Amino acid sequence: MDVRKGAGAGRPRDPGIDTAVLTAAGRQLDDRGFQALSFESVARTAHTTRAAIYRRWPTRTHLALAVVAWRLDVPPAPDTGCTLCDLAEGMKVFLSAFRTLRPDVLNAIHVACANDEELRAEYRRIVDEPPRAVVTGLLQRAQRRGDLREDVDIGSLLDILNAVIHHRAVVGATHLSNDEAEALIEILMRGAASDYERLVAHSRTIDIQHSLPL
Amino acid sequence: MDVRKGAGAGRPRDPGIDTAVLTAAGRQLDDRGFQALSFESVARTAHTTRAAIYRRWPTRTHLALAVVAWRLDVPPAPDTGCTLCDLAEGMKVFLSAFRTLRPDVLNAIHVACANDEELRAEYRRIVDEPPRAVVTGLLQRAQRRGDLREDVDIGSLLDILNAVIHHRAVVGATHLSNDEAEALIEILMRGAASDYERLVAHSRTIDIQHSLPL
Amino acid sequence: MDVRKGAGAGRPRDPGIDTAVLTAAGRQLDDRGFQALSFESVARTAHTTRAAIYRRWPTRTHLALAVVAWRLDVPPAPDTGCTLCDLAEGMKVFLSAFRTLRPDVLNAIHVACANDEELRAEYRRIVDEPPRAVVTGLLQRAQRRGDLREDVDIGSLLDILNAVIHHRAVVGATHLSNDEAEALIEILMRGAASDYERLVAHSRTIDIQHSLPL
Amino acid sequence: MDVRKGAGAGRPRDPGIDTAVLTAAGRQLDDRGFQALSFESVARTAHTTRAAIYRRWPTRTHLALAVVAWRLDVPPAPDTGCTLCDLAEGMKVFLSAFRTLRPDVLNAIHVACANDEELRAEYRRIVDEPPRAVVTGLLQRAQRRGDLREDVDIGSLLDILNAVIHHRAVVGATHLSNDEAEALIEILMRGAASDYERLVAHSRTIDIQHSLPL
DNA sequence: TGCTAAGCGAGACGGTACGTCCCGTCTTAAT
DNA sequence: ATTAAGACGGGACGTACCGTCTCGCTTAGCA
Repeated sequence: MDVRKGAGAGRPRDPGIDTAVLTAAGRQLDDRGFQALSFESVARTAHTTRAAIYRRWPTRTHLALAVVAWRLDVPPAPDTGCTLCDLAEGMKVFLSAFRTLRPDVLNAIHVACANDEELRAEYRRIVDEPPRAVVTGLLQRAQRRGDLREDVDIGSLLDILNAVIHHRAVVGATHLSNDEAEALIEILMRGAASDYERLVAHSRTIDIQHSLPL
Repeated sequence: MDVRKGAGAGRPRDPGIDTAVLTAAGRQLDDRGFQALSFESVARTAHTTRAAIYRRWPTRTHLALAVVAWRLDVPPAPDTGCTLCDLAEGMKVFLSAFRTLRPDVLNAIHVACANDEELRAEYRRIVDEPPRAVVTGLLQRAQRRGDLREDVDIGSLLDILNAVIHHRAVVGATHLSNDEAEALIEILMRGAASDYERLVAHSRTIDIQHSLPL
Repeated sequence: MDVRKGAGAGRPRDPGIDTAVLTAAGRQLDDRGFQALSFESVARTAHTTRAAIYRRWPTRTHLALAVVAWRLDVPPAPDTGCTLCDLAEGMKVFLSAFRTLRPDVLNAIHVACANDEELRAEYRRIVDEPPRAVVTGLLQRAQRRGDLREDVDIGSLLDILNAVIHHRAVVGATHLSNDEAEALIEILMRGAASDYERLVAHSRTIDIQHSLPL
Repeated sequence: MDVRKGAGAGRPRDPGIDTAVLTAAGRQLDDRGFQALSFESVARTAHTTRAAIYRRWPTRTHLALAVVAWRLDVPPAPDTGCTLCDLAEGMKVFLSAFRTLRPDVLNAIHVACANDEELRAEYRRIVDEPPRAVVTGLLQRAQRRGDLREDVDIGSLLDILNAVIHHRAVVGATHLSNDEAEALIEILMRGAASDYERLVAHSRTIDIQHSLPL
């Protein structure tokens, strides 16, 4: 994102400006959304100048993505030995990652990426991939354990999970609640599990021991 | 959308302006997306003035929604007697409705509705509800026929369908293909059908007779 | 001013509108000056429509002049037998006429008349002539009495009086005070009287009897 | 007028814009008067933008005053040794200064200053003071020479001169002619000179030598 | 130590669009 | 024919940002 060339000669960039700008931009995204994010006002509240920001990020979309990248921090995949529990826990990864940002902001950034393939890839790398990777590993493990049918396409399942979370956030203007996440998992697992009832039973025993709240 | 008060008195609005503006705005949405939609340029290309547009739609979001409402035309629900075929056909309703618009445009409009409850409701009324109503009827019929399990929550199923279509359009920058739609239906029906295999078998016999292409 | 054609046929004009408009326009001239006088706001505060005003006065300059004509009411010339007293009293005619209006308003109206000979004549007829006529008679009488030199051009004197009043009002943003008016009369009469000292002496005797406050 | 703050930092203003704008504004004042002076059209004909003009002059009144200041150039006071000749020559200063501008424009500017004390002071500084200073010196010299009576208030005389010039320009929609100026001087000097006839006689001898045309 | 290349703040530049206000004209239905 | 109501095309307002530029000053690393 940060467009730094052959550093070495010349005065080095003031790193304080980087953080000041990202902080100010983040605040502004939180307060008034992406459409209200302007170089002008960010420069003003970060006590710097537009030029200093342009030197680092060429468009406000790049800047906003930098803010997202700066904030998101996806924890590693859980492994409780219980497929349903793992899934529920994995969903938390998605949800908590998204909950650090206003739902509409992510969406707006994405829209802004619409006409720039490179930017869209950046978005996927930063926003989509990390939580997806976590759940992918989790489902593959489940399939190896025999909890998922052999012919289930994990990619499709992930698409659905991802989609529902995004859509709910955006259309409902609120993130998916834990109950809704559970309902979603049930629907999908009924179709994808080799023996759904067994999974539920197993999940109960684990629940008692670990009491994993979604 | 169109903010008409105590009609009757005063010079009536020129309906030619309505269509000229909607046409121009539509063109601009198609060509350069929502973010490039400006009252200024719409007025210019529709050969009218900003004021005449403001009189009808107070913000460009309202205008864009009016364009969407003007374009979308959802056909009635099919009833072939075959649940899978009906579903596939119903998906077409969703898909064709969305395919008349750039995927990112819908999303951008939605983002713009984020901070306005009334506008968001309008969006739902125009964009979400019509195709949703079609598929709702369709799934209820299937449930009455005994093709869907009694305990399946139709609302949840619809949420998923809706979400996947929207998300794919937006994140993938492309609308859901027919194959993907079929894969999605399979996953969901495996979990929701009382006897999925029977549905598939029945679908085959119908397919031969009616050759319903998705 | 009022542009009434061949009245007789059709619905008659509502005279209430005339007064309502003149009142509203007058208020607006008093409060915010000529430049802020708009058909729009006058129509609004007079609870009528622009068209009804246009029917009566074609431009806001005509309207403003109508307000002035409606207000100004010049009293007849005094005749005390004392030239200086008469003059002082005559000045009151000028001053009181102007004091019913904001100084800048008259000036602004005049500017607005600059490019319209007919309108300028109207202005002269309404604003300049009445007080001028009063003082003209007064000076002619003085000249007949032998108080003014035979070779004094009364027109020039009037020009000067008129000018000083106008200019002071406009440049000083305040109307001429009575003391200043007296000083002005002194300067002019010193040059124009056949025997200034005698006039002053005469004025003193009259003053005692009539105590004419300026 | 020109609102330049802590000069030194930042990109310096393009002085070409200053002159282009003043030229364009001057042209517009000459052609269509003050009321037709708009930032929009000035920007257009000066091939620049409204913002660049706003940066220099906050209102069109300031702009118009800047045009006046840019144009007026008052020559120093004459000293011929003949009071009447000096006065006549001094009047030329007033007159030529005002003749570079449409009479109604000055007036309109003044009206626009009506509600702004600071602006009105600016107007006085630019328009009134310079010629006034010239004639003040001239009359003081005459008084020292004994040509003017000791008890004559020079300020009052100046007020009158100033007023008549302004008023005639504005009300008559034309500047004072030379003959009228002479008549005015005569009236005032008759009242103010210690010996008017002597001044006239002296003036004749000078006239022959220098032939000062008014 | 002094050169040079960049960073930096300040702020002007030509632009585009905003949302508002008023203009003077018109169309309609009601009086 | 006038009225209230209100739409019409048009023009200008003053503001906000855009992305670029020109300055003079600061801050390094390299010679």
